[in-house]
Amino acid sequence: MPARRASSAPAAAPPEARARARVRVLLPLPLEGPYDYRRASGEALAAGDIVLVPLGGRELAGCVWDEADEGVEEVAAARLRDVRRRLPAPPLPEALRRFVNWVAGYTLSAPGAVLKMVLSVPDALEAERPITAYAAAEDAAAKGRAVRMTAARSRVMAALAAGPPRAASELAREAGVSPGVVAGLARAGLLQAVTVAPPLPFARPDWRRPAPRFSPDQAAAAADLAAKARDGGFSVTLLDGVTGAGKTEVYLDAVAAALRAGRQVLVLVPEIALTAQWLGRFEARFGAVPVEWHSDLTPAQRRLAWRAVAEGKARVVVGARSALFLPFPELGLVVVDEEHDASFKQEDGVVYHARDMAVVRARIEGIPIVLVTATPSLETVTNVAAGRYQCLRLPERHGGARLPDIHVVDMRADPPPRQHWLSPALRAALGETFEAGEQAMLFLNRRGYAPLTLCRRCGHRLDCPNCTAWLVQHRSRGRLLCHHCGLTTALPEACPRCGEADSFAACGPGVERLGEEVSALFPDARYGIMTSDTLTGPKAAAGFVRRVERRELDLVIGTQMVAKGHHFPLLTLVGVIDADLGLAGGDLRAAERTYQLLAQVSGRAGRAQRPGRVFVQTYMPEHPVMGALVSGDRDRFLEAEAAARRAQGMPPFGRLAAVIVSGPKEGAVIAAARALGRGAPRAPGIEVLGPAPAPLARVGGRYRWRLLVKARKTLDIQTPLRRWLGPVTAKGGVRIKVDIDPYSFL
DNA sequence: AGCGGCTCCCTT
DNA sequence: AGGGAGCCGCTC
Repeated sequence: MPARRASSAPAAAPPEARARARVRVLLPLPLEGPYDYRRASGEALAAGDIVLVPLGGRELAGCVWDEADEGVEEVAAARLRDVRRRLPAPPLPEALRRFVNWVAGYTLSAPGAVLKMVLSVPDALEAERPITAYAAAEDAAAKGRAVRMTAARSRVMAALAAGPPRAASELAREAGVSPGVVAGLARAGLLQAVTVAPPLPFARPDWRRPAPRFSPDQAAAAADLAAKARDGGFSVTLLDGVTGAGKTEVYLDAVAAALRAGRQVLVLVPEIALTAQWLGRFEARFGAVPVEWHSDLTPAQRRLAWRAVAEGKARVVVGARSALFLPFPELGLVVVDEEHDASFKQEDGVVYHARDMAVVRARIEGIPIVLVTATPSLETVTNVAAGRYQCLRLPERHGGARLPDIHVVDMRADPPPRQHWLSPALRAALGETFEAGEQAMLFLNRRGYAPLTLCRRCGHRLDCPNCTAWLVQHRSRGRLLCHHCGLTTALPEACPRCGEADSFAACGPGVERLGEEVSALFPDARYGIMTSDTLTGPKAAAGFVRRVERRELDLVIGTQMVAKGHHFPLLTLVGVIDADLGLAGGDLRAAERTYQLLAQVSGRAGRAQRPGRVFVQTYMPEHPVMGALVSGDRDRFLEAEAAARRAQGMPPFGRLAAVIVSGPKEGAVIAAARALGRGAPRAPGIEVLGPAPAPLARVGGRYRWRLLVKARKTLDIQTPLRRWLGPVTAKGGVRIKVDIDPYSFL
């Protein structure tokens, strides 16, 4: 961090007077720390209070922060400005303030940047605007005789007589009249405007409702988790159950116990796993839906949800990673579903891993947390082995369903024809499945039609002008897309290099092209494509899932979107088109992630009565990932992974931090990266690799270089990083980003 | 994050 | 000299 500016001489007032007049306010900005303000006379302010303060020429909301430790220099009293007023929002609890400080310290970000994630809905900090509702005027009966009472007007008055005051629009809807009728009645004096608090649209989940019938394993796990939720206190428990074991129902029992104890509950899920199916299961258990928190909320929904959490009216929140920063006053349980999922890692802004930070929040709050998955991360498995986390196992599928049979298809021995991607074995299996009236799923982690387009004449590859990446053909949109910067262009008429017209060849398959191949082979099969391109938002995804459930589709073709959480009873065949896709590139977690993804996709097959089959197409059938999939021996695979990582001192047996230098001018980026390299910490147990150009050497017009810091597990990596990077001021548009515990190495 | 002040470079 | 567009640094 840059050295603190020397401040002027300490104020002459006695310390206790100063302490009373001065409040520290953390602002939702990437500043070094809280700013000091003068407390308006007469206003009592306590840590956690949300206040409106002036900053430069504007006003913004911040949070009264806790007193600093001794020895922090204070800004001169003469420079202080007055707190404008306390905002009518519940104060941020102490545990949340400590959490903000902790996350900032761990991720090397400014505390204000973390606070910004907490105060993500500035609108919610002001008092709720009361809404105007209408009641019947006291003298309505008398006035009614003086005006013309039409049938429509009578219906409105009748509707009003039957209930409390309501908003004009609601009243009109109920009475089946146009809003103009209500307005007319108000003008005529038959209605009386009253202001009421807007109704809260969140019902309370009812924990008294009975739990479903559990298998003995489920019952034991549910009892253990429920006891933890009831008794409180910090604990971390891995709920490790095979796909289809009924893990959700088990942890919902812990949710019930927390609700019964009068506490709030947070369930974190990967963004794309927040499905209508999950909400349906929750509603079936508790008779009400939980409060949702994700990127798709409207500003009004967001405001309502934030406020309901802060006031303790939202009892259960299910949300994506950013829900971790909601201001629960009575949090009693955290669940992280699909804990292994890489999408819990936030990559821009404050870089954090929501699963890890959720454990930290639980520790600070002193409450239990449950990590749920069929394919635990090596980090979590290692914590279980070390006794830091407890573990509950559900080794069998629920309701007598069997795990699917997994066949590895050696693509060297049994290849498809040129320009085709379905092996004869998988083709045959698809035919049998359709014949039997069952459903199938093909998994290919590639959006679009073809990942590469090249000129047949000169070999020129169409690439992104802003990024080190090929442009991907999307035929559904008739465009070329860059998956890194979002650029879209039309396919050019002629090759930009040699000028040859119509010379482009699509290389390799994407999900769209796979659909084309299936159509040619099985013209009667009805298929749908499930990717982030085709299903924008939860509503579209829910509609698609419903079509599968209603047997309007025989085949689902999709990217990793299909891997998560869906339960399709008639789905009996899963085909993995290119199992090797994620293994290239030498990423630290390539094998682990590929195993998790393939095991999850495989888990979609045969979840009900009919047994499932999985065909995994690979050019590396001898790879340990394929071996583990076929044998089902996940734990041996993880042990081998652990041994390799331990030998290299890699996570979770060592610490990593990535430093990414980027900017629009290549020379400035290289110079900055080299300067960082020269100043890199040199100490026992710590090693700095690089600088080197990033594998994705340019994104969105910015050049990128990387350094990687590797430290012993026992070492605090933040302190040397702060000492190293703190004094560095990048200029010329160069930015330096620190990524603690990196998951992406691009 | 937003805002003002600064430089730089193009215009006249 | 005048003046607009990007860049830097400050805000208690």
